[in-house]
Amino acid sequence: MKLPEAKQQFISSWGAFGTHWGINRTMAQIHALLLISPDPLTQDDIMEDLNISRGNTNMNIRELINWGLVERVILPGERKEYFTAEKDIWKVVKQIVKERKKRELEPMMQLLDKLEDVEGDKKDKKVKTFVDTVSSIKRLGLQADKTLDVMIKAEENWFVSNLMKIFK
Amino acid sequence: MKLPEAKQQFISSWGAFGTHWGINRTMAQIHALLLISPDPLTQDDIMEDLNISRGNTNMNIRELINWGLVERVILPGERKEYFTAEKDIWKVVKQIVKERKKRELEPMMQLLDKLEDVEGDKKDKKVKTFVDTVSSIKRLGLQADKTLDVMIKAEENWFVSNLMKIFK
DNA sequence: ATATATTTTCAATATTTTTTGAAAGTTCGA
DNA sequence: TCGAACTTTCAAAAAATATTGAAAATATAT
Repeated sequence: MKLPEAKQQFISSWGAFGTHWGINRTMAQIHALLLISPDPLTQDDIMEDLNISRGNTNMNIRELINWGLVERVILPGERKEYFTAEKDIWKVVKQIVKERKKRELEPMMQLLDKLEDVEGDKKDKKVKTFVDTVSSIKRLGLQADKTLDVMIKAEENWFVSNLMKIFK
Repeated sequence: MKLPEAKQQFISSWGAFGTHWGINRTMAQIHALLLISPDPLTQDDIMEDLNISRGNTNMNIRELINWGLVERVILPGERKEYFTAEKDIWKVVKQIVKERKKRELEPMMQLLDKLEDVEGDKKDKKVKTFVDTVSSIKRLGLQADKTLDVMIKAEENWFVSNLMKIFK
């Protein structure tokens, strides 16, 4: 397989992959394109390469910047803005985990805290099942939260080699 | 907070949560409802409780069954089918991990294998960046694959206590 | 200060995804 | 074998989400 076709496939399946994770297709495709681009690209480069409109490109680049996955780069003597993606995949994964933890896990935990205190007779089967379910989700969520915190701070080598000790 | 309100909130935010994970709102809501129901429910119970149509209920229950999260139950002497969800959250998590690994991680790995073999001069910066990116995603993916396999087989206690050893 | 290049916004449009509900299909007891 | 109870299917409608493109805003060189 030649580079242009491989590139095409990579971008397209990274896009499809993203949609399974609540990330929109275009955002994931732009990310993919930047991941495999040795040099920073402009909005126009991206628009042209992916065949998408200026507005769409702009919005999704900004969203990637919010997620901490893409950076603006100013090249000296150039008028246009350039964009580049973090290439260290371990850092990318940690950044995504960090953001999703903040955006999804933490609010869910707060809700579960409230729901665990539901009023009512614990002898009532419905109340009991509700509280038991909520509590056990919370317990696992707390464990996940702690584990992810360690992961976010870890170096890849440290993390992987420690996992290996347990899981070899 | 009283049970009906708590139940409402749990179902609705479990639904919203699901949409961030590529699961549709209704499917997640049905799952939530079954998680907190002490006894199995019929399609009609679910339709009525969540205010959704028969077809929608049916399709999403079947999808939950495909995912291995919900089971059909036949109560002796009853004509209708009943449905129940696995209540052990650790098992639920393992089941979801197992399915997503099969549906998403494994196909992605196969693709990366092919893409890594791209033809072309490794001195070419574009080829090099492409191959490096693909290889490093593959490397991390393989590690994730192995780790998830261990997790899928593990008992919760074993898994958590081993994590604690590393992450205390 | 002005003209020009570039970025951002957002209402309108297009696309994708989800939901509905009625019809077709199936199961099962009598 | 029939008919009522129940389940499944799927085309059409609705809802949600993503995309466009032109106008407005902003930045920069001269």
